[in-house]
Amino acid sequence: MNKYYITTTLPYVNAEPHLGFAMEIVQADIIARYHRLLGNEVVFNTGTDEHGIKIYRAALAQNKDPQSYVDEYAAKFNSLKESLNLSYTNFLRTSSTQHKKAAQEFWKRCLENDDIYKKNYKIKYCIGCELERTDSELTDNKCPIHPNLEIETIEEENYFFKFSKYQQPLLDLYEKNPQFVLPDFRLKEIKEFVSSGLQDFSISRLKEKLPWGVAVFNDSDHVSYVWFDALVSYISTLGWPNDEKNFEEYWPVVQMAGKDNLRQQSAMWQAMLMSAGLPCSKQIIIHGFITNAGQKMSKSLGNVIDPFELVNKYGTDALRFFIAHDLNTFEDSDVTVERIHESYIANLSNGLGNLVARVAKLCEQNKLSGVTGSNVWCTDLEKYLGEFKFNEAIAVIWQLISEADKKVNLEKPWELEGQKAKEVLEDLVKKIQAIGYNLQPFMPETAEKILKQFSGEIKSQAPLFPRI
RNA sequence: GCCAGGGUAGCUCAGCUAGUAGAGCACAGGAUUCAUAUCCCUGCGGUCGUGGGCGCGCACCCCACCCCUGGUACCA
Repeated sequence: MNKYYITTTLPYVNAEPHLGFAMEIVQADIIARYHRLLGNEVVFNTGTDEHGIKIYRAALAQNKDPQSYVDEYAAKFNSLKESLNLSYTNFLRTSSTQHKKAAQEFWKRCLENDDIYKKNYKIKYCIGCELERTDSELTDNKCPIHPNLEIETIEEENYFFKFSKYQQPLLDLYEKNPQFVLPDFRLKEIKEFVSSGLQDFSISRLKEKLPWGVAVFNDSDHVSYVWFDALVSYISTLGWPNDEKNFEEYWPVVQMAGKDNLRQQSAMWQAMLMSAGLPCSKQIIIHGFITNAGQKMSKSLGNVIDPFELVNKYGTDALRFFIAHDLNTFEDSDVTVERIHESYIANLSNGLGNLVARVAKLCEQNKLSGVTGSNVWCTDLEKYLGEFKFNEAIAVIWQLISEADKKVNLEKPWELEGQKAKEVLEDLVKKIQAIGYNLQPFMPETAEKILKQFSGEIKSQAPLFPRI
Protein backbone atom coordinates (compact mmCIF):
# COMPACT_ATOMS: atom_id res chain seq x y z
CA MET A 1 0.00 0.00 0.00
CA ASN A 2 1.40 3.35 -1.04
CA LYS A 3 1.41 6.52 0.99
CA TYR A 4 0.27 9.76 -0.54
CA TYR A 5 0.46 13.21 0.97
CA ILE A 6 -1.28 16.28 -0.40
CA THR A 7 -1.78 19.69 1.18
CA THR A 8 -3.42 23.01 0.44
CA THR A 9 -1.81 26.26 1.47
CA LEU A 10 -2.98 27.41 4.86
CA PRO A 11 -5.30 30.41 4.50
CA TYR A 12 -4.51 33.45 6.57
CA VAL A 13 -7.42 33.95 8.92
CA ASN A 14 -8.10 37.63 8.46
CA ALA A 15 -11.17 37.14 6.27
CA GLU A 16 -13.99 34.69 5.65
CA PRO A 17 -13.36 31.65 3.46
CA HIS A 18 -13.86 32.63 -0.18
CA LEU A 19 -14.54 30.79 -3.40
CA GLY A 20 -10.89 30.82 -4.43
CA PHE A 21 -9.88 28.81 -1.43
CA ALA A 22 -12.90 26.56 -1.85
CA MET A 23 -11.58 25.77 -5.32
CA GLU A 24 -8.13 24.92 -4.03
CA ILE A 25 -9.36 22.66 -1.26
CA VAL A 26 -11.98 20.89 -3.39
CA GLN A 27 -9.35 20.18 -6.01
CA ALA A 28 -7.09 18.74 -3.34
CA ASP A 29 -10.00 16.72 -2.02
CA ILE A 30 -10.70 15.22 -5.42
CA ILE A 31 -7.10 14.08 -5.68
CA ALA A 32 -7.09 12.78 -2.11
CA ARG A 33 -10.28 10.77 -2.61
CA TYR A 34 -9.02 9.42 -5.91
CA HIS A 35 -5.82 8.15 -4.34
CA ARG A 36 -7.74 6.58 -1.48
CA LEU A 37 -9.93 4.77 -4.01
CA LEU A 38 -6.78 3.52 -5.70
CA GLY A 39 -5.96 1.92 -2.39
CA ASN A 40 -3.36 4.36 -1.13
CA GLU A 41 -3.08 5.64 2.40
CA VAL A 42 -3.57 9.36 2.16
CA VAL A 43 -2.71 12.28 4.37
CA PHE A 44 -4.66 15.28 3.22
CA ASN A 45 -3.67 18.40 5.09
CA THR A 46 -5.12 21.85 5.41
CA GLY A 47 -5.37 24.28 8.30
CA THR A 48 -4.95 27.89 9.22
CA ASP A 49 -2.10 30.36 9.32
CA GLU A 50 -2.80 32.27 12.51
CA HIS A 51 0.14 34.52 13.34
CA GLY A 52 1.23 37.97 12.24
CA ILE A 53 0.62 41.61 12.84
CA LYS A 54 -2.59 41.85 10.87
CA ILE A 55 -4.26 39.21 12.98
CA TYR A 56 -2.88 40.67 16.17
CA ARG A 57 -4.34 44.05 15.29
CA ALA A 58 -7.65 42.66 14.10
CA ALA A 59 -8.01 40.84 17.40
CA LEU A 60 -7.26 43.96 19.41
CA ALA A 61 -9.69 45.97 17.33
CA GLN A 62 -12.42 43.53 18.29
CA ASN A 63 -11.36 43.54 21.91
CA LYS A 64 -10.38 39.92 21.80
CA ASP A 65 -7.22 38.20 22.73
CA PRO A 66 -5.50 36.84 19.64
CA GLN A 67 -5.95 33.22 20.61
CA SER A 68 -9.71 33.38 20.91
CA TYR A 69 -9.86 35.46 17.74
CA VAL A 70 -8.00 32.81 15.75
CA ASP A 71 -10.00 30.06 17.45
CA GLU A 72 -13.15 31.53 15.95
CA TYR A 73 -11.66 31.75 12.49
CA ALA A 74 -10.16 28.30 12.64
CA ALA A 75 -13.64 26.98 13.42
CA LYS A 76 -15.05 28.85 10.43
CA PHE A 77 -12.50 27.41 8.07
CA ASN A 78 -12.92 23.99 9.58
CA SER A 79 -16.64 24.18 8.86
CA LEU A 80 -15.79 24.00 5.16
CA LYS A 81 -15.20 20.33 5.83
CA GLU A 82 -18.90 19.71 6.23
CA SER A 83 -20.12 22.27 3.68
CA LEU A 84 -17.87 20.98 0.93
CA ASN A 85 -17.76 17.36 2.12
CA LEU A 86 -13.98 17.39 2.42
CA SER A 87 -12.00 14.36 3.43
CA TYR A 88 -8.94 16.00 4.91
CA THR A 89 -7.23 14.04 7.63
CA ASN A 90 -5.22 16.88 9.16
CA PHE A 91 -6.12 20.42 10.11
CA LEU A 92 -2.95 22.14 11.18
CA ARG A 93 -3.17 25.37 13.14
CA THR A 94 0.05 27.34 13.35
CA SER A 95 -0.79 28.40 16.89
CA SER A 96 -0.70 24.79 18.08
CA THR A 97 2.05 23.68 20.44
CA GLN A 98 3.22 20.93 18.15
CA HIS A 99 3.62 23.30 15.24
CA LYS A 100 5.46 25.93 17.24
CA LYS A 101 7.96 23.36 18.45
CA ALA A 102 8.48 22.17 14.89
CA ALA A 103 9.00 25.71 13.63
CA GLN A 104 11.64 26.28 16.29
CA GLU A 105 13.39 23.02 15.50
CA PHE A 106 13.34 23.89 11.81
CA TRP A 107 14.99 27.21 12.55
CA LYS A 108 17.59 25.46 14.64
CA ARG A 109 18.51 23.10 11.83
CA CYS A 110 18.95 25.93 9.37
CA LEU A 111 21.02 27.82 11.92
CA GLU A 112 23.23 24.79 12.44
CA ASN A 113 23.70 24.68 8.71
CA ASP A 114 25.01 28.25 8.93
CA ASP A 115 22.14 29.70 6.89
CA ILE A 116 20.78 32.19 9.41
CA TYR A 117 22.46 35.43 10.36
CA LYS A 118 21.62 38.86 11.77
CA LYS A 119 21.51 41.96 9.64
CA ASN A 120 20.03 45.42 9.68
CA TYR A 121 16.75 45.54 7.88
CA LYS A 122 15.00 48.64 6.57
CA ILE A 123 11.28 48.58 6.98
CA LYS A 124 9.00 51.02 5.25
CA TYR A 125 6.25 52.15 7.52
CA CYS A 126 3.10 54.18 6.93
CA ILE A 127 2.14 56.21 9.98
CA GLY A 128 -1.40 56.53 8.69
CA CYS A 129 -1.95 52.81 8.41
CA GLU A 130 0.37 52.08 11.30
CA LEU A 131 1.61 49.20 9.22
CA GLU A 132 4.71 48.06 7.47
CA ARG A 133 4.48 48.51 3.74
CA THR A 134 6.31 46.77 0.95
CA ASP A 135 7.56 48.54 -2.15
CA SER A 136 4.92 46.86 -4.23
CA GLU A 137 2.26 48.31 -1.99
CA LEU A 138 3.52 51.84 -2.53
CA THR A 139 3.16 54.15 -5.48
CA ASP A 140 5.91 56.74 -5.89
CA ASN A 141 7.09 55.74 -2.45
CA LYS A 142 3.79 56.91 -0.96
CA CYS A 143 1.05 54.94 0.65
CA PRO A 144 -1.95 54.93 -1.73
CA ILE A 145 -4.32 55.35 1.21
CA HIS A 146 -2.33 58.20 2.77
CA PRO A 147 -0.59 59.96 -0.13
CA ASN A 148 -0.07 63.11 1.91
CA LEU A 149 2.07 61.35 4.49
CA GLU A 150 5.73 60.51 4.11
CA ILE A 151 6.71 56.89 4.37
CA GLU A 152 9.04 56.39 7.29
CA THR A 153 11.98 54.06 7.21
CA ILE A 154 12.67 52.09 10.33
CA GLU A 155 15.86 50.17 10.76
CA GLU A 156 15.98 47.14 12.93
CA GLU A 157 18.15 44.12 13.34
CA ASN A 158 16.50 40.97 12.05
CA TYR A 159 17.49 37.46 11.28
CA PHE A 160 18.02 36.61 7.65
CA PHE A 161 17.98 33.38 5.72
CA LYS A 162 20.70 32.73 3.13
CA PHE A 163 18.36 32.29 0.21
CA SER A 164 21.09 33.38 -2.21
CA LYS A 165 23.12 30.31 -1.34
CA TYR A 166 20.45 28.09 -2.89
CA GLN A 167 20.22 29.56 -6.34
CA GLN A 168 22.09 26.76 -8.06
CA PRO A 169 20.56 23.94 -6.00
CA LEU A 170 17.10 25.27 -6.87
CA LEU A 171 17.91 25.48 -10.55
CA ASP A 172 19.22 21.92 -10.38
CA LEU A 173 15.98 20.84 -8.72
CA TYR A 174 13.90 22.33 -11.53
CA GLU A 175 16.23 20.93 -14.16
CA LYS A 176 16.14 17.45 -12.72
CA ASN A 177 12.39 17.45 -12.28
CA PRO A 178 10.56 19.11 -15.16
CA GLN A 179 7.21 18.30 -13.55
CA PHE A 180 8.16 19.87 -10.23
CA VAL A 181 5.83 22.80 -10.82
CA LEU A 182 2.61 22.51 -12.84
CA PRO A 183 1.65 24.04 -15.20
CA ASP A 184 4.87 24.27 -17.21
CA PHE A 185 4.65 28.01 -17.71
CA ARG A 186 4.80 28.50 -13.96
CA LEU A 187 7.93 26.38 -13.77
CA LYS A 188 9.40 28.60 -16.43
CA GLU A 189 8.40 31.64 -14.44
CA ILE A 190 10.06 30.47 -11.24
CA LYS A 191 13.15 29.36 -13.12
CA GLU A 192 13.54 32.84 -14.50
CA PHE A 193 13.05 34.37 -11.10
CA VAL A 194 15.69 32.18 -9.49
CA SER A 195 18.07 32.65 -12.42
CA SER A 196 17.89 36.39 -12.11
CA GLY A 197 19.47 36.23 -8.66
CA LEU A 198 18.22 35.74 -5.13
CA GLN A 199 18.37 38.05 -2.16
CA ASP A 200 18.41 36.75 1.37
CA PHE A 201 15.12 37.40 3.10
CA SER A 202 14.35 38.39 6.64
CA ILE A 203 12.76 35.77 8.79
CA SER A 204 12.14 37.45 12.14
CA ARG A 205 10.55 40.49 13.71
CA LEU A 206 11.13 42.11 17.06
CA LYS A 207 8.85 40.59 19.61
CA GLU A 208 8.01 43.96 21.14
CA LYS A 209 6.49 44.94 17.81
CA LEU A 210 4.96 41.62 16.94
CA PRO A 211 3.99 39.82 20.14
CA TRP A 212 1.85 37.29 18.27
CA GLY A 213 4.18 34.73 16.73
CA VAL A 214 6.51 31.83 17.29
CA ALA A 215 9.44 32.75 19.53
CA VAL A 216 12.90 32.29 18.06
CA PHE A 217 14.29 29.42 20.11
CA ASN A 218 17.56 31.06 21.15
CA ASP A 219 16.55 34.72 21.13
CA SER A 220 13.48 35.73 23.11
CA ASP A 221 13.57 39.24 21.63
CA HIS A 222 12.50 37.90 18.23
CA VAL A 223 9.62 35.96 16.76
CA SER A 224 9.63 34.07 13.47
CA TYR A 225 8.28 35.94 10.51
CA VAL A 226 5.78 34.17 8.28
CA TRP A 227 8.21 32.05 6.23
CA PHE A 228 9.73 30.20 9.17
CA ASP A 229 6.31 29.74 10.65
CA ALA A 230 3.56 29.01 8.14
CA LEU A 231 5.63 27.09 5.59
CA VAL A 232 6.87 24.67 8.23
CA SER A 233 3.28 23.55 8.73
CA TYR A 234 3.59 21.14 5.81
CA ILE A 235 5.98 19.03 7.84
CA SER A 236 4.80 19.79 11.36
CA THR A 237 1.41 18.36 10.44
CA LEU A 238 3.11 15.00 9.89
CA GLY A 239 4.48 15.14 13.41
CA TRP A 240 7.94 16.24 12.40
CA PRO A 241 10.39 16.27 14.14
CA ASN A 242 9.13 13.95 16.86
CA ASP A 243 7.41 11.38 14.69
CA GLU A 244 10.26 10.72 12.32
CA LYS A 245 8.66 7.52 11.08
CA ASN A 246 5.38 9.09 10.04
CA PHE A 247 7.24 11.92 8.38
CA GLU A 248 9.43 9.62 6.33
CA GLU A 249 6.47 7.51 5.28
CA TYR A 250 4.49 10.36 3.83
CA TRP A 251 7.01 12.99 2.80
CA PRO A 252 7.44 14.45 0.16
CA VAL A 253 4.27 16.36 -0.38
CA VAL A 254 2.13 17.42 -3.31
CA GLN A 255 1.17 21.04 -2.71
CA MET A 256 -1.77 22.96 -4.12
CA ALA A 257 -1.30 26.73 -4.20
CA GLY A 258 -2.47 29.87 -5.96
CA LYS A 259 -0.32 31.67 -8.49
CA ASP A 260 0.45 34.36 -5.93
CA ASN A 261 2.18 31.66 -3.93
CA LEU A 262 4.47 30.40 -6.65
CA ARG A 263 7.62 31.93 -5.26
CA GLN A 264 7.05 31.04 -1.62
CA GLN A 265 6.19 27.43 -2.30
CA SER A 266 8.45 26.51 -5.17
CA ALA A 267 11.56 28.52 -4.31
CA MET A 268 11.72 29.87 -0.75
CA TRP A 269 10.24 26.82 0.93
CA GLN A 270 12.36 24.45 -1.14
CA ALA A 271 15.53 26.32 -0.22
CA MET A 272 14.51 26.16 3.43
CA LEU A 273 14.00 22.40 3.19
CA MET A 274 17.44 22.01 1.62
CA SER A 275 18.94 24.04 4.41
CA ALA A 276 17.27 21.91 7.08
CA GLY A 277 18.59 18.80 5.38
CA LEU A 278 15.16 17.56 4.33
CA PRO A 279 13.99 16.34 0.92
CA CYS A 280 12.16 18.86 -1.25
CA SER A 281 8.44 18.70 -1.97
CA LYS A 282 7.29 16.27 -4.64
CA GLN A 283 5.26 18.66 -6.75
CA ILE A 284 3.68 22.11 -6.63
CA ILE A 285 0.37 22.61 -8.44
CA ILE A 286 -0.34 26.26 -9.17
CA HIS A 287 -3.90 27.30 -9.91
CA GLY A 288 -5.30 30.59 -11.19
CA PHE A 289 -7.64 33.06 -9.56
CA ILE A 290 -11.38 33.48 -9.71
CA THR A 291 -12.81 36.75 -10.88
CA ASN A 292 -16.43 37.86 -10.84
CA ALA A 293 -17.67 39.34 -14.10
CA GLY A 294 -14.11 40.21 -14.98
CA GLN A 295 -13.36 41.92 -11.69
CA LYS A 296 -11.28 40.77 -8.81
CA MET A 297 -13.49 39.75 -5.93
CA SER A 298 -13.17 42.08 -2.99
CA LYS A 299 -15.17 43.15 -0.04
CA SER A 300 -15.10 46.79 -1.03
CA LEU A 301 -16.55 46.00 -4.46
CA GLY A 302 -19.18 43.83 -2.81
CA ASN A 303 -18.84 41.15 -5.46
CA VAL A 304 -17.50 38.35 -3.33
CA ILE A 305 -19.09 35.00 -4.09
CA ASP A 306 -19.66 33.15 -0.85
CA PRO A 307 -19.15 29.38 -1.10
CA PHE A 308 -21.51 28.76 1.82
CA GLU A 309 -24.36 30.52 0.01
CA LEU A 310 -23.80 28.46 -3.10
CA VAL A 311 -23.90 25.28 -1.07
CA ASN A 312 -27.14 26.37 0.55
CA LYS A 313 -28.74 27.02 -2.79
CA TYR A 314 -27.39 24.28 -5.03
CA GLY A 315 -25.91 21.74 -2.67
CA THR A 316 -22.42 20.53 -1.90
CA ASP A 317 -21.97 18.27 -4.88
CA ALA A 318 -23.24 20.91 -7.27
CA LEU A 319 -20.58 23.32 -6.10
CA ARG A 320 -17.93 20.61 -6.24
CA PHE A 321 -19.10 19.82 -9.78
CA PHE A 322 -18.90 23.44 -10.81
CA ILE A 323 -15.39 23.78 -9.41
CA ALA A 324 -14.19 20.69 -11.26
CA HIS A 325 -16.13 21.16 -14.50
CA ASP A 326 -16.35 24.88 -15.13
CA LEU A 327 -13.17 26.35 -13.70
CA ASN A 328 -9.85 26.29 -15.46
CA THR A 329 -7.30 24.39 -13.49
CA PHE A 330 -4.36 26.60 -14.26
CA GLU A 331 -5.67 29.82 -15.77
CA ASP A 332 -7.88 32.42 -14.17
CA SER A 333 -11.61 31.74 -14.31
CA ASP A 334 -14.44 34.19 -14.46
CA VAL A 335 -17.45 33.21 -12.40
CA THR A 336 -20.93 34.67 -12.20
CA VAL A 337 -23.97 33.33 -10.40
CA GLU A 338 -25.65 33.06 -13.80
CA ARG A 339 -22.93 30.78 -15.05
CA ILE A 340 -23.23 28.57 -12.02
CA HIS A 341 -26.98 28.37 -12.48
CA GLU A 342 -26.73 27.53 -16.18
CA SER A 343 -24.22 24.82 -15.50
CA TYR A 344 -26.40 23.35 -12.77
CA ILE A 345 -29.46 23.15 -15.02
CA ALA A 346 -27.68 21.96 -18.15
CA ASN A 347 -25.32 19.40 -16.66
CA LEU A 348 -26.89 18.26 -13.42
CA SER A 349 -30.67 18.60 -13.77
CA ASN A 350 -30.94 17.94 -17.50
CA GLY A 351 -27.83 15.82 -17.78
CA LEU A 352 -26.89 13.48 -14.98
CA GLY A 353 -30.08 13.82 -12.94
CA ASN A 354 -32.41 13.25 -15.86
CA LEU A 355 -30.51 10.25 -17.17
CA VAL A 356 -30.57 8.58 -13.77
CA ALA A 357 -34.29 9.27 -13.37
CA ARG A 358 -35.35 7.96 -16.78
CA VAL A 359 -33.31 4.78 -16.62
CA ALA A 360 -34.40 4.10 -13.03
CA LYS A 361 -38.03 4.38 -14.04
CA LEU A 362 -37.58 2.03 -16.97
CA CYS A 363 -35.83 -0.48 -14.73
CA GLU A 364 -38.59 -0.25 -12.18
CA GLN A 365 -41.21 -0.91 -14.83
CA ASN A 366 -39.29 -3.94 -16.01
CA LYS A 367 -38.50 -5.13 -12.48
CA LEU A 368 -34.80 -5.18 -13.12
CA SER A 369 -32.49 -6.11 -10.26
CA GLY A 370 -29.12 -7.55 -9.36
CA VAL A 371 -27.08 -6.02 -12.16
CA THR A 372 -23.41 -5.82 -11.27
CA GLY A 373 -20.97 -3.79 -13.22
CA SER A 374 -17.20 -3.72 -13.20
CA ASN A 375 -15.65 -1.00 -11.14
CA VAL A 376 -13.01 0.48 -13.37
CA TRP A 377 -11.66 3.94 -13.98
CA CYS A 378 -11.94 5.43 -17.42
CA THR A 379 -8.43 5.52 -18.78
CA ASP A 380 -8.70 9.10 -19.90
CA LEU A 381 -9.94 10.11 -16.49
CA GLU A 382 -6.89 8.56 -14.88
CA LYS A 383 -4.65 10.35 -17.32
CA TYR A 384 -6.25 13.75 -16.79
CA LEU A 385 -6.36 13.48 -13.00
CA GLY A 386 -2.68 12.59 -13.09
CA GLU A 387 -2.15 15.90 -14.82
CA PHE A 388 -4.51 17.72 -12.44
CA LYS A 389 -6.76 18.66 -15.37
CA PHE A 390 -9.98 18.48 -13.41
CA ASN A 391 -12.23 19.90 -16.11
CA GLU A 392 -11.02 17.43 -18.71
CA ALA A 393 -11.26 14.56 -16.25
CA ILE A 394 -14.87 15.22 -15.37
CA ALA A 395 -15.73 15.86 -19.03
CA VAL A 396 -14.90 12.20 -19.63
CA ILE A 397 -17.78 11.25 -17.34
CA TRP A 398 -20.16 13.63 -19.06
CA GLN A 399 -19.24 12.00 -22.33
CA LEU A 400 -20.54 8.73 -20.86
CA ILE A 401 -23.77 10.43 -19.83
CA SER A 402 -24.29 11.75 -23.31
CA GLU A 403 -23.64 8.34 -24.85
CA ALA A 404 -26.09 6.70 -22.46
CA ASP A 405 -28.80 9.24 -23.33
CA LYS A 406 -28.26 8.59 -27.03
CA LYS A 407 -28.52 4.88 -26.44
CA VAL A 408 -31.83 5.23 -24.64
CA ASN A 409 -33.26 7.19 -27.55
CA LEU A 410 -31.90 4.73 -30.06
CA GLU A 411 -33.01 1.50 -28.34
CA LYS A 412 -36.35 2.83 -27.08
CA PRO A 413 -36.57 0.39 -24.15
CA TRP A 414 -40.11 1.53 -23.33
CA GLU A 415 -41.25 -0.16 -26.57
CA LEU A 416 -39.52 -3.43 -25.68
CA GLU A 417 -40.65 -6.29 -23.52
CA GLY A 418 -39.26 -9.29 -21.68
CA GLN A 419 -35.72 -10.46 -22.30
CA LYS A 420 -34.98 -7.90 -24.98
CA ALA A 421 -35.91 -5.03 -22.70
CA LYS A 422 -33.82 -6.46 -19.89
CA GLU A 423 -30.77 -6.79 -22.10
CA VAL A 424 -30.93 -3.19 -23.15
CA LEU A 425 -31.58 -1.96 -19.65
CA GLU A 426 -28.84 -4.06 -18.12
CA ASP A 427 -26.39 -2.47 -20.46
CA LEU A 428 -27.65 0.98 -19.49
CA VAL A 429 -27.44 0.17 -15.80
CA LYS A 430 -23.84 -0.91 -16.25
CA LYS A 431 -23.11 2.39 -17.92
CA ILE A 432 -24.68 4.28 -15.05
CA GLN A 433 -22.75 2.22 -12.55
CA ALA A 434 -19.58 3.16 -14.37
CA ILE A 435 -20.64 6.80 -14.23
CA GLY A 436 -21.28 6.50 -10.50
CA TYR A 437 -17.98 4.80 -9.89
CA ASN A 438 -15.96 7.40 -11.75
CA LEU A 439 -17.90 10.19 -10.12
CA GLN A 440 -16.78 9.25 -6.62
CA PRO A 441 -13.81 11.58 -6.21
CA PHE A 442 -15.73 14.53 -7.62
CA MET A 443 -19.21 14.15 -6.14
CA PRO A 444 -18.98 11.56 -3.39
CA GLU A 445 -22.53 11.87 -2.10
CA THR A 446 -24.13 11.73 -5.54
CA ALA A 447 -21.91 8.84 -6.56
CA GLU A 448 -22.96 6.88 -3.50
CA LYS A 449 -26.64 7.56 -4.13
CA ILE A 450 -26.35 6.40 -7.73
CA LEU A 451 -24.42 3.25 -6.91
CA LYS A 452 -26.90 2.39 -4.22
CA GLN A 453 -29.94 3.09 -6.37
CA PHE A 454 -28.62 0.85 -9.13
CA SER A 455 -27.66 -2.09 -6.98
CA GLY A 456 -30.21 -4.72 -6.03
CA GLU A 457 -33.76 -3.87 -6.93
CA ILE A 458 -33.84 -0.64 -8.93
CA LYS A 459 -36.50 1.88 -7.99
CA SER A 460 -37.39 5.32 -9.19
CA GLN A 461 -36.39 7.93 -6.62
CA ALA A 462 -36.55 11.64 -5.93
CA PRO A 463 -34.60 13.75 -8.45
CA LEU A 464 -30.90 14.10 -7.68
CA PHE A 465 -30.84 17.71 -8.82
CA PRO A 466 -34.24 19.36 -8.71
CA ARG A 467 -34.85 22.37 -10.91
CA ILE A 468 -34.31 25.61 -9.12
C1' G B 1 9.51 49.79 -18.08
C1' C B 2 10.53 44.47 -17.68
C1' C B 3 8.64 39.19 -17.37
C1' A B 4 4.59 35.82 -18.06
C1' G B 5 -0.39 34.29 -19.65
C1' G B 6 -4.44 35.61 -22.76
C1' G B 7 -7.32 38.15 -27.05
C1' U B 8 -11.17 32.03 -31.91
C1' A B 9 -19.26 31.70 -32.78
C1' G B 10 -23.87 35.78 -27.96
C1' C B 11 -21.20 33.00 -23.41
C1' U B 12 -17.22 29.40 -21.59
C1' C B 13 -13.44 27.35 -24.08
C1' A B 14 -10.77 23.10 -27.75
C1' G B 15 -7.78 23.66 -31.90
C1' C B 16 -0.90 18.44 -31.62
C1' U B 17 4.75 19.20 -35.54
C1' A B 18 0.67 25.08 -40.69
C1' G B 19 -3.35 21.78 -45.08
C1' U B 20 -10.66 23.54 -46.55
C1' A B 21 -12.45 26.73 -38.51
C1' G B 22 -14.60 22.78 -33.59
C1' A B 23 -17.38 21.48 -28.74
C1' G B 24 -20.70 22.62 -24.80
C1' C B 25 -24.18 26.30 -23.28
C1' A B 26 -27.68 29.91 -25.21
C1' C B 27 -31.09 30.58 -29.49
C1' A B 28 -34.58 28.55 -33.63
C1' G B 29 -37.10 24.40 -35.90
C1' G B 30 -38.33 19.13 -35.86
C1' A B 31 -39.13 14.39 -33.53
C1' U B 32 -40.36 11.57 -29.07
C1' U B 33 -42.77 10.57 -24.32
C1' C B 34 -39.06 6.42 -20.35
C1' A B 35 -37.47 11.11 -17.90
C1' U B 36 -36.78 17.00 -13.72
C1' A B 37 -41.13 21.50 -20.33
C1' U B 38 -36.35 16.86 -19.85
C1' C B 39 -33.51 13.52 -23.82
C1' C B 40 -32.61 12.91 -29.35
C1' C B 41 -32.09 15.13 -34.47
C1' U B 42 -31.40 19.47 -37.58
C1' G B 43 -30.21 24.44 -38.06
C1' C B 44 -28.51 29.54 -36.94
C1' G B 45 -24.00 31.57 -35.65
C1' G B 46 -16.79 33.25 -36.55
C1' U B 47 -13.06 38.39 -42.17
C1' C B 48 -9.57 33.31 -35.40
C1' G B 49 -7.21 41.55 -31.48
C1' U B 50 -4.87 45.04 -35.63
C1' G B 51 -1.29 45.84 -39.60
C1' G B 52 2.62 43.80 -42.28
C1' G B 53 5.90 39.40 -43.74
C1' C B 54 7.56 34.22 -45.16
C1' G B 55 4.83 29.92 -47.37
C1' C B 56 1.23 26.49 -52.69
C1' G B 57 -1.40 27.20 -48.14
C1' C B 58 -1.24 30.01 -41.39
C1' A B 59 -5.84 30.71 -35.87
C1' C B 60 -1.12 28.18 -35.74
C1' C B 61 5.67 30.58 -37.94
C1' C B 62 8.35 35.86 -38.14
C1' C B 63 8.06 41.48 -37.25
C1' A B 64 5.38 45.76 -35.34
C1' C B 65 1.35 47.59 -32.68
C1' C B 66 -3.34 47.63 -29.52
C1' C B 67 -6.23 45.64 -25.40
C1' C B 68 -7.06 42.43 -20.82
C1' U B 69 -4.91 39.70 -16.51
C1' G B 70 -1.03 38.56 -13.08
C1' G B 71 3.92 39.28 -11.22
C1' U B 72 7.85 42.70 -10.63
C1' A B 73 10.30 39.89 -3.81
C1' C B 74 10.15 39.98 2.42
C1' C B 75 1.86 40.73 1.23
C1' A B 76 -0.59 36.08 3.39
